[in-house]
Amino acid sequence: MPESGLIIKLGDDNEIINTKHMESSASPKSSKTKRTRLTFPFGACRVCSDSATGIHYGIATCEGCKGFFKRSILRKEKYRCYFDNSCLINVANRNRCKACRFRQCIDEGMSVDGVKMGRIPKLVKERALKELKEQKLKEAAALAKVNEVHGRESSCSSLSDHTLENYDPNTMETDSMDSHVSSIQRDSNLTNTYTSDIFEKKLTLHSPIDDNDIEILNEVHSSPTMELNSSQLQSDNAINMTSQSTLNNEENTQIVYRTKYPTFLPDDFTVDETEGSSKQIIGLLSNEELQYAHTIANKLSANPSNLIIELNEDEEKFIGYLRNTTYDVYLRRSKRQKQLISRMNQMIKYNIQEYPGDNATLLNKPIICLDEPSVSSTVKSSGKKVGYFVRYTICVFSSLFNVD
Amino acid sequence: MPESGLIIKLGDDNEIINTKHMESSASPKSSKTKRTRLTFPFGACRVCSDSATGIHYGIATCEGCKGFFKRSILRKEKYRCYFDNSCLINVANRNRCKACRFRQCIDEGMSVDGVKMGRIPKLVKERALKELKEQKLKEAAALAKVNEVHGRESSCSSLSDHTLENYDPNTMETDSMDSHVSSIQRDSNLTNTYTSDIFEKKLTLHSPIDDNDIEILNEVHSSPTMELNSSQLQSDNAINMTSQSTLNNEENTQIVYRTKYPTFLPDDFTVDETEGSSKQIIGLLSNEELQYAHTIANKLSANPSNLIIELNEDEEKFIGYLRNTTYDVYLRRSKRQKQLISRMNQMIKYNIQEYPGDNATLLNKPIICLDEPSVSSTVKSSGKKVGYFVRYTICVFSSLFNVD
DNA sequence: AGAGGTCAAGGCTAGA
DNA sequence: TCTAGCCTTGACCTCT
Repeated sequence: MPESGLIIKLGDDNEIINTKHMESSASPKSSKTKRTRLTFPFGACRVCSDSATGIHYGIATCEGCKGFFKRSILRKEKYRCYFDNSCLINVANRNRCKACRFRQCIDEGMSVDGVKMGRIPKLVKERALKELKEQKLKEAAALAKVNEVHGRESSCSSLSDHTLENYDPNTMETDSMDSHVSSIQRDSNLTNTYTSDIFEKKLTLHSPIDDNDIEILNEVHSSPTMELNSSQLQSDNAINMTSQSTLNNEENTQIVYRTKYPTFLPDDFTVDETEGSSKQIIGLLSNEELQYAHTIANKLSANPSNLIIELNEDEEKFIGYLRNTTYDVYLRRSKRQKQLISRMNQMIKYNIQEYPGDNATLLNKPIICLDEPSVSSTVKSSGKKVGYFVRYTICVFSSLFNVD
Repeated sequence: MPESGLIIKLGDDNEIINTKHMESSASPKSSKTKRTRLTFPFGACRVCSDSATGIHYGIATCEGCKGFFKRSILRKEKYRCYFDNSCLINVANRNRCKACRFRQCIDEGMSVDGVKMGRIPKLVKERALKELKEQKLKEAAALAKVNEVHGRESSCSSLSDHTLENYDPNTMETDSMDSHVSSIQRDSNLTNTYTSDIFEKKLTLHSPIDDNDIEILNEVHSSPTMELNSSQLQSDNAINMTSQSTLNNEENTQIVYRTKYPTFLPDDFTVDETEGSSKQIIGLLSNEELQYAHTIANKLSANPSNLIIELNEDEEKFIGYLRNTTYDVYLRRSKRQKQLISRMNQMIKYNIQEYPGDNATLLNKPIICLDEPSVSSTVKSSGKKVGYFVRYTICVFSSLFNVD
């Protein structure tokens, strides 16, 4: 709480320096120095006598009263004074009685309709500034001598703040979105940051896959503890699960795939369909498929700057298979992305920041995938569409790395 | 603006419809009677479609966009789009995405050259500019020798620009990546640091620019099938492409560049750093480079299910080059994606669907790119992290298809 | 006429 | 929650 006594003096640059009287030095948090705007010296707030920062809603007020008035108007607040409607309003106690503060605002002539009172002509302003400066200097000097500062200690009996406030329940809660938002505003970037070592490994090695990795892969892949996301398991319809009967056996790669790959996820489902590019994932690979994946991946990583890769027939087949099975996933992803982007825009619009899913980690599997060519954007020339870009995304491989 | 209660309701498509209280519904924004200057009817603001008040920085804009542009330049603002760099900018939402608003400013041709740099007399200014230009050329030449493989130094001391400006930015480049990626294109929604130095360096030294390019540059929309944009000229860093052939016509290109791309944009200036996958774009390819791209693309598309592609040495080099220059872009994209995903989740959570940018079309350029391996997600087992997925994205090619 | 400047209104967000 | 300090916007202003 800022103490009432204020000495305003002008600095070199016509800068207004706001010096608090030492009385309040006791408070440790005085670090927060209220900085008076270095603009035109508007003098004291007509409402609370704090230093005014400008003409607000018609009169010179401080930021606090400006904000208070705005909020009051916006929310159509109705305050009630618990005394006799004559509380003194000053810097120190202005928050004790909203009713009187607001009344003071009105009394002093604050008005939302008040529009701007126009500008202060520069000349006038400069002259005023000059005069003011001199005057302030004098005053300051005088004050310094007297060294007497009184901050109109209010008689507004000291009471605990909140109990006194009038709360008008019929306002507010009109906007569910807003309430949501407010409940949310908090740290949103707790997402796992990638550890540098991973990056390093990746960088230095181009992630060649070694035995360790394979082991990890296999473990995750076949380990019973390996959990599938429940969402993954839930297929919402049982489309052609003809091979369901054979599901018990892990041998059948097709089945494994199907199990993991809910071709059946609803189109608009999602918790984690949102893992950006991981949307490309087409499913867990069987051991055999994994072998192909590894082989190809090794070939790729052996000489990353080289696209020439020799694949045998099986491998080619494998790629083809991936290509096919990926297609619908890809399509869904495209569609999904658009939806997500739409949502993002809304979120931005309403300033929703929290990301509930940040803490939720997905269970991804090592995969390889191929995307079909896709139209990525429209091309314009002189404002007219002239074409589309079609993009081919060729190949993606994911391998698993241990966490320290 | 929303002074009255905001009502959000869901439409058919779960679309959020923002309805203002009925009183104001009739007049979209009539509440504040903005007085259009009663001078020449300038029509609509080229940026936001508000009513223009004059020609500002080269084009007809409203006061808001004029001010916004000025502030952006003066403060060397870095903006980031939280969507896909294609936000529609209009009176109502122009403050929603600064990145896109600024991009729009640039796209429409607002020029920083028009921004007065403080109160430097014109003559002095011009002289300074000239000197600066020469100095940069020298520096660039010097750097070119030093920088064989990576021009990853952020140093690009862009001195000059700053000296001309009123206040000195102690900013400099704290982030080498940013400066490095300096590339470009606003049109392709790449992120971009508009670094004149880097740009020029690249332009004069590394980018194989031939007569064709210049022609295209001069007439931005000359080619129906593929249009180049001056912005695309910016490329990342030096790489020895075979035709490092000197540009005797460098004067020309620079002038072209200057016209389109205000030299005085601060070094670390960013229009937007976003755009999911298009961040993969690494810049406009020269004709020669484009040739490589085409060749490779053709090979790829000839038999999409086949990874075997024969590349000659140059093409391999080309791929390597892309790989290098893409890496930092990739990194940034990753980060960005994360943010976007966060937002997506929020939007999903609140079932927010609307996507303001849906109608916006992007202008992408033909590109090829390679991603470094990246950590794509965390893998958990029984609730504990057990590893990360590392993904290799091998190749992407965008080709341009005519519309109808 | 257009550049730059001014500053009230409103927004954002720590702190209390 | 609410407060209030600080920032951004843009209509208006002054200057060249």
